[in-house]
Formats: sequence, C-alpha cells, structure tokens
Amino acid sequence: MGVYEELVARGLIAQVTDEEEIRELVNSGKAVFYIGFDPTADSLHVGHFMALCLMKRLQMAGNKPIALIGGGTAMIGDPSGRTDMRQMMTKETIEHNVECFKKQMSRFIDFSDDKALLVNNADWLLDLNYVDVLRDVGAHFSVNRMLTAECYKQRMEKGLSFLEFNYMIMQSYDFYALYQRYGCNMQFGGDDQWSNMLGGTELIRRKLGKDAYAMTINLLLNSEGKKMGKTQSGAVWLSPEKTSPYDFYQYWRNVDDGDVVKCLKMLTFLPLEQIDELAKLEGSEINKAKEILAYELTELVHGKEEADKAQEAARALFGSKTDTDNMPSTELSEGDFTDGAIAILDLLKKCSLIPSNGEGRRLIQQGGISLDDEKVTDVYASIPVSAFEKGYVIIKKGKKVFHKAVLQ
RNA sequence: GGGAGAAUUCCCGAGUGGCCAAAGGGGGCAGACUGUAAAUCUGUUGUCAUCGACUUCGGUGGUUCGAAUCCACCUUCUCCCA
Repeated sequence: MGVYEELVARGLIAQVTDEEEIRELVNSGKAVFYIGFDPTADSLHVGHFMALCLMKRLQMAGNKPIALIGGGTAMIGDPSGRTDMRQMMTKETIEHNVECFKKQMSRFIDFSDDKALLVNNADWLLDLNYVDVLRDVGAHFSVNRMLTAECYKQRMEKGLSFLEFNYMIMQSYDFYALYQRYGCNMQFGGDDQWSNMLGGTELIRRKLGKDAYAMTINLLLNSEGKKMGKTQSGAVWLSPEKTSPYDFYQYWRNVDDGDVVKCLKMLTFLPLEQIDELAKLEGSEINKAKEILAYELTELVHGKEEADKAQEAARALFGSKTDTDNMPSTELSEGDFTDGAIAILDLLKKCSLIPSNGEGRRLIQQGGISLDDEKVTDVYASIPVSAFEKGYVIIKKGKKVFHKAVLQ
C-alpha cells in the first residue's frame, strides 16, 4: 500500500485536482509540496497538527515538504470559513508569532540536510509592487469567478473588504513563487482552502504553462459537524504553556464515542490494522481506545515523558490509586493564611479554579467542590493549616477537574 | 457622493423613559443518571456582597428626578441608489 492509499484509508483526503498524477507523484516520493500556516496566534493548534502529521507521513515516503509560514499573508487575513472580518494584526505580533511557529514546527518535521524547507512568504510578498502585481498576476484572475468561490460566498452577506478579497491572490502567488524557486509542484491544505489552492494551480498554468496539483485534507469534525480541537476557553494548543499536557491528554480522553476511531485514523501514526481492532470495541470498552488516542497524541506533541505523566495522573484521579504526583498544582505560602486558616473561596481563587467569588459560591452551593473527597457545603468554610498536614490538599471541582494545593 | 437601517451581556436575539443586571434560545458550569462517552432531567450563568451596593446595552456629550430606551456628534457595519 502506497502512502496515498494510506491517506485515503485514514480518511484524510477531501479533494484532489488530479488523482492519478498525485497518487503517482506521492507514492514515488517525487512530490515537492507545501502547506501554508498563517501565524495568527503564538502557538500552533490541533488543526495545524494534522497538517504537520500529513507532512511527516509524506516526508517518510520520500517526498519533500515545504512548510510555509504566512508572515505575509497574515498581514491580509484569510476570509475562508469566517463570517466576520479578522482583527488586523500588527507587524510586531505577526513577527513574534512567526518565531513561535518556527520553533514548534521544527519539533515535528526534520528540516536537517535539506529534507524539508521552512520558508516565510513575507520574504517575497512584502516587497511586491502593487502595479506590477496587478499586471502580472491580477490580469489572470476573473473577479466573476472569484466571487463564486465558496470561501467568498459566505462573506457576501456580512461584507468582505478588498483587503481580504486579495487573500486568494496572495496565496496563489505563493504557490507560483514556490514553484519557481523550489520546484514545488503540489499544495496541501485544509478543505476550506480549496478555492485558494486552485487559484495557485491556475496561476501556474497560465503564467508558466505547467501543471501543479492541489489536495485538501478533511477538516477534523466531530460527530456533530463542529470543528474539533476547540474548547470553551479557545483552541487546544500545542504549546504546553497554553494547554498543559494534562489538559491536552484529557481533551482526547474525553472525545465522543463516535469520534474516537476517526481521530485515531487521522491524527495518530498507529497502523491501520491496530485501529481496526480498536474500532471493534463496544460500550465502556471504548475507553481503552480513548486512552490510547490520548496517550499517542500527547506523546507526539509533548514527548513520552509528559505523556506518561499525564496518563498516570489521569489514571490516579479517575481510578482508585492515590498517586497525586502529576496533578496540576498550586503552591501556597504561609502568607496566604490568616490566623492559621484560608477561606475556601480564596483557596479556589488562588488555584485559578474560579474566576470570581460568585462562581465559587454557586459551585459550592450546587455541591461541585470537594476537598480531600469531602464535599464542601459551606460557602464561608475556612480551611485550617492542619488540613495540610500531609503537605497538600486535593481539590475536586465537578467531576473531572482535580487540583492539588501544596503548602510550602 | 445621496438615501435607509443596525450596533444589547460568551454567541444569536428580545427590549423603544422607571416594573432592566436586561425575555427567549444556544453555549458554558454544576447536580442526578453513567463508562472521565452520548442522550435526558434539574439548577445556575455581570462584579462585590448579609439586606443591599456597584459597573454594563458601539463611543463621547446632552435632555430628564430617572436613559439600553429620547437628542447631537463620532466610529463601525449592512442595504438601496450612483
């Protein structure tokens, strides 16, 4: 089975421009392909992770990946899949984000010995001359056609600025530039990028008379059709500062039953045969598959050590063991106590478990807080230093959030 | 350039002078049930707090005893005409 067939089997491929050609190129390791990442935040998230995995898969099959960081396109903002305009980012922010992206990417992709390239489209986009671009590139685009593209259609109601309208042209130019510079003959991306990518193949054909190919991967959607990798508090980030390895692990540990197999296929490197075995599990047995999913992904993103820690912590908390070593924790000092005690609300705030006293009151009133397995019923409860005799207190918020308050 | 309309709490969306911290839905959080799943049911969802107080309805001023609601200007967006 070639790498292309594997991608198909994993349910990754959404659309392709020319299946035969792409299969041939990819399977024989002759593809030089790029995936673009716009630095819209200071960390990569799960969506990027899937693209990076794809890169890795293809790189292992002998193809050459080019990771393109959109330091230039981020100045414009991609309107695809958005119903409102993006906040314009300052140049400083973008540059900062570019650096963050670079660091994170080099952990996933092997850039040594020219096995892969890391480029920034700011290098060629920022110096373009407006009139030249209009003549060289703009002439090849039909506004009528562009307006019918899916990514703009959604915005026709809410409004689309000329700035954003040009995003497709910039992305197309990227492909053209990479084709000329590095012989890049293929572009991959999320399925929401399809029309932007076609713009690139079209431009190359018109300007150079050469064929280039595009392939999109399915967006990771849950059974309800919503994008995965999002939580209430935002995206699930790959940087441990923004999403702790434990939280990352728990996110995957808690996916819906119906999404486990899909995630295993699309995100992990486990062999398909093994995934098929896991897919046979039913009922509460599915938890085994979830555990594997969570562990595999945490290991890929944060390394074996962190994955082990996260798994142990989770098992300890939800199992019967009393191992608390790897639990998220907060250190308290003598100064946090008044007259040898600390108010429960203060304690919760100190541990960042609640954003306000009101929230804390509600939690306690509804029975959502436990200290060392004992439910707290009094909003004004005061926790004496003696409760920390063993050096710490385990706070449980709701069913899944555990926190260790350690007394120095 | 001319005309019409819109901006409300996390999101959608009601509210057109006091009864508004602001309906309803979504989402979130918690409880029950469970498998750290889903579905369902219940409670809850501005801040501080004991009554109660304080800040909030795009921004700035104004009218009024009293403004999310009225007026002026500004900002942004949508629609129609050019």
